[in-house]
Amino acid sequence: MIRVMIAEDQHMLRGALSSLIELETDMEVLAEVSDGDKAWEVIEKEKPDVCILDIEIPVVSGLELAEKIRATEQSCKVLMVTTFARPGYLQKAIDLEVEGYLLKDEPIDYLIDAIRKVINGERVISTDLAATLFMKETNPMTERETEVLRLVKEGLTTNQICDRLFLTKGTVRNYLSAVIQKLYAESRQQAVKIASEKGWI
Amino acid sequence: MIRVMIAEDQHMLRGALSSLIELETDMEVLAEVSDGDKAWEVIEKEKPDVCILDIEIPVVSGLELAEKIRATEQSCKVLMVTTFARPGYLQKAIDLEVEGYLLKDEPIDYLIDAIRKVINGERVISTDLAATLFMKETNPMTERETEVLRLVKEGLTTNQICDRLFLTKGTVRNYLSAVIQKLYAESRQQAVKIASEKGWI
DNA sequence: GATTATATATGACACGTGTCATAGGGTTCC
DNA sequence: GGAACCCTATGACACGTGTCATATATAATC
Repeated sequence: MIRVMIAEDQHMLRGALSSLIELETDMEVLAEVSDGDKAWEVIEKEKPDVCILDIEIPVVSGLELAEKIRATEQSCKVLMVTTFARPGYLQKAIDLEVEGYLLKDEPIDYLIDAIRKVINGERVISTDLAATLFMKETNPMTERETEVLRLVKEGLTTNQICDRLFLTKGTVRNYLSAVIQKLYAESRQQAVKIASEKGWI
Repeated sequence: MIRVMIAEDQHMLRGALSSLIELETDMEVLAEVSDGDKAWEVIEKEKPDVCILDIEIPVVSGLELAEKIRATEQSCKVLMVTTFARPGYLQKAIDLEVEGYLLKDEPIDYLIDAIRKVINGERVISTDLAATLFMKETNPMTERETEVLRLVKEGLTTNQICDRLFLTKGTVRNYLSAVIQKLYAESRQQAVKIASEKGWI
């Protein structure tokens, strides 16, 4: 019997997945939770064989949870599930060496199948995503530029950034000017968006 | 037998809902589609009793589809389903007099139940949403201000807006200044966000 | 008829933003 | 010793943005 835990914040999907997995004769759903904190409790107490983790769950995200699972050497296999094909998420998941990474745009049969595969020690990834791994671009920004853009993402203004990094106003603006050009953006906001999607900040 | 159509672009959820509805003895799923165009074809040909429409589906949105259904006096009941509790969406759905409006954050049982209720001529709305209807705020912007903000949302700059509306630069900026204050925003972008969520633009 | 709200406009001020030219330090590597 | 990068900085220019004071005309309302 494969013991599964589901961490997904959208109630309707969570319930539906749970019901359908229960219908499989070789699987059972140990618990279904709506946030990362509760998920962690279940993982520690119940030691599920497979965790299905949505990336965008409250309190502790699926990626942070996967990191924690790896750090504490839990035996459970991790299957990430998400709506968006963000290269950033995918990259982090791969760095964490999770067993599977699926899009919610796949049929459920694919998920059920994936559960059995990861139990067998196989790796699973949505076909759409496999392609993006080959087309992976490298971050054209320097370290400092990346750092500055990260602060813009946090909502800081030019002045707040130069206070934080002990730089002058002009330097910060120069960095951002360079970033905007390197990313073919038209404004800092757009640059943040582009870099986020690529997983660079 | 209640004949149901499901229009939902997220494959996993669509399939799951479909399977679970099929398990009910008094319901059958006529078709499950991923966009508004296909949904319309099914509605015209198959005349389902109930349409479950996600608001955010490609090509033709769930709201546009509901409008079309009303305009052509199709007999089918409409159940809107969405992720977000945007008052704007809700307001439009109510204006269209749809039979039900549920959040994906509800359990599936609630959805199944809702299908039976709308068939019986009842109205269904998520409890969370019913509350927001009472707290509905009125748009503090004048017509002209709303119009200008709508153009900002489309991505136009001040200059493009004054060309479009045959106004001077100063006037447009005055309007936006007023809008920003009325909505307690800190920039035009934030004003767009606030007004969108309230359903004013 | 006076008041109030709206649509429109102008001019001015302060700031934020993006770009450019330029320049002095520091690594790293051929 | 250069060449090629990176980090840092300055000063200047052009534009965009938000605010304010002020003004006129029109329409609605009391």
